[in-house]
Amino acid sequence: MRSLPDASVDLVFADPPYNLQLGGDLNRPDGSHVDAVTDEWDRFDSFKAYDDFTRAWLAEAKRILKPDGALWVIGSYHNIFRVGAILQDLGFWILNDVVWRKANPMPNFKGTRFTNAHETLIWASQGEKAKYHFNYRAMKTLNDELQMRSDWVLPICGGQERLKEDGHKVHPTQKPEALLYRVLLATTERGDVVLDPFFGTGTTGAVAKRLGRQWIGCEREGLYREAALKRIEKELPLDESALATMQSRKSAPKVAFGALVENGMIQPGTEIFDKKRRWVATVRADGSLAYGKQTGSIHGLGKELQGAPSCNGWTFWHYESGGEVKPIDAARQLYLLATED
Amino acid sequence: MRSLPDASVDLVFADPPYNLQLGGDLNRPDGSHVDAVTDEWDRFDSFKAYDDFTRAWLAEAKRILKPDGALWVIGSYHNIFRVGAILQDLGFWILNDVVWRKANPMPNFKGTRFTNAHETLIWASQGEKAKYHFNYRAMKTLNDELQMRSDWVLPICGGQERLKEDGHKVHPTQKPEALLYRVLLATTERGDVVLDPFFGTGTTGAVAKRLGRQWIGCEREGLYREAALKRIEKELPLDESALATMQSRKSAPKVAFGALVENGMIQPGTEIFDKKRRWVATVRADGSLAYGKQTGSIHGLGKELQGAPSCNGWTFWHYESGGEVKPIDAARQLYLLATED
DNA sequence: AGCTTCCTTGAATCGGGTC
DNA sequence: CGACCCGATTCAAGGAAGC
Repeated sequence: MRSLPDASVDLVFADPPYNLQLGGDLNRPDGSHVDAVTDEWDRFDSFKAYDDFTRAWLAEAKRILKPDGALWVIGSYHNIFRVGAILQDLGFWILNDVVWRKANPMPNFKGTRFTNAHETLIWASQGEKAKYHFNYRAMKTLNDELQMRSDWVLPICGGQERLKEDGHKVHPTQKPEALLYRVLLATTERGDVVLDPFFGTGTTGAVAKRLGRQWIGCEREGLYREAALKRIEKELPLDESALATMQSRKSAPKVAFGALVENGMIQPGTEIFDKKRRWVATVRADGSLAYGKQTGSIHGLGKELQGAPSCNGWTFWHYESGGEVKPIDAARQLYLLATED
Repeated sequence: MRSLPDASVDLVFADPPYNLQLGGDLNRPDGSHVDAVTDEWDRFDSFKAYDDFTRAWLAEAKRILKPDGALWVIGSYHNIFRVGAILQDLGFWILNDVVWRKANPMPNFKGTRFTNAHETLIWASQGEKAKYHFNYRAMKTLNDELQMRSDWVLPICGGQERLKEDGHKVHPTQKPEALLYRVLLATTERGDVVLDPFFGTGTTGAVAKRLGRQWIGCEREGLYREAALKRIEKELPLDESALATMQSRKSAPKVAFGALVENGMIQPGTEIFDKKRRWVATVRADGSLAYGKQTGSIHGLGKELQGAPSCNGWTFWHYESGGEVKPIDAARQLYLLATED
């Protein structure tokens, strides 16, 4: 970070070590062993050592950020209060704290506390009077025409998305792409420079590339760096029309199509079409659709194209998945199953 | 607080001033005025002043709490990071941070940030090795037989519950009773003493009285004190049977497996086995088990055979009764029913 | 092929009493 | 303070295996 010039970066996203301070081993009720975060990089001798470390990287972040840049940090109760207090002391101005509510957290196996089911993000500007960027419309569209709230329900990173090597996870704390997707879509513009000082396996870089943002990553561990570069190499940027986000008010769909897009079930840029393929529309990053110069929600655009008094976009639009044509409602059903509380 | 003796209180619940630092007036899009927290008690000149104030009351709380007592604090992003860091510095040990997810938050009228839809609570014990109380079973029951998570969805305080005087709310930040209900049910026992150093209009006292807990409140403002006393006066304690909660096994009387054998519920010579019948062991007259040349207690032998770090013999071993296969724990339950006072 | 069942796993500060 | 023993304790998702 020290090598970067002053005021050169639009956004810093940081996922620093949490300083977990774990004790002995932990076993599940069935006797199996829990694979804990015991890496050297998460060990600090004291709160003071952790505070010094935190103050140092936050001060650098503040120097590198443009005057209208912003900072995101993610953490758990082990570290987030210290991080939050220090960034306030350094002059950052907190805009929101955001809670990532995990759809599928690890249970508390011993029944000793509440299930630790969330992590906390802090979003802060350079100072009380500083400007910052917030794509209000894109967030509202993504959230089914309701204001995006400060609590986000997202699954943890697993399945195909989780990087593995010989069947073992490459990084113990890989973050879900959907989280970064929302952060970058909410608080950066196309072409912005995003810095991640704890790059790990490069989730920030991968999502930045996909969304047409530039990225810089700092990572000490060579293994993580290699995995990150390989991963980002494979990532394809979305094209122009998919990246255009909604600018004007549209009718309110009943279910958030945007959630499917954010979640990756429907990729931005996907072409969806009516059953007879009379119209083929492109899905955009915020869940809106584009058909030539016409744009709108899945319902609104379907209605306009048909000249009908109304349209249920969920059954009108179809997509191809595994050589099969399905209504997008099928994706919603899958999503509902996956995220039901 | 200074007048209270050392180690005299079981739980502290604190809802301190949030140090909101609101700038000018806030108006809704329709021009109406938002009734914000601008009271004198919420004004602090600097972070330092707020930190000093926080350190002072937290240190008193630590002194007054019993060694196995616990602390709850609620706050927003304006103050919670400072409070959390300071309580860690004072030696409190964070057990969970809990997110109160508001079902009906105030929208962000200007569309400049995410809707501020949650507040954060911290639950902490007296120290890393300190004991604390957690009614795991009661929480699990309350949550439909799933572990209670660290994110709680509760409506804000309104309607009949909101205290009003001449149509104006008596206190600007009255907390919902459901929140205190869950806090007290989770971390106190009947008869425990609960202290609220920022009593306000007495939500803590009202719920404590209802749940059969004793309460102490500190409140500077006479108006709030009056409203609180009047409110708590009207509150009726729940009766004995309504207060009963699901108890954990820990608090049930212990039964030795030998007692079941002695009692004749499990005959010596009975063959018991794991669910998949990989191992079949014989019950001996003293309540120990034999498997070939290996012998041991229900727990010890189960542990050895599986090569597991530990084993609950009550659920691991099964027996046949009336053509049905049951865990031996079923016999213990019968025994407990038969020997109850 | 499609459905069911089983197994694995995830940023976790994860016992208590007696000798 | 350590050793030892008793015995309490898990949810959702994904992938593999079986039917």
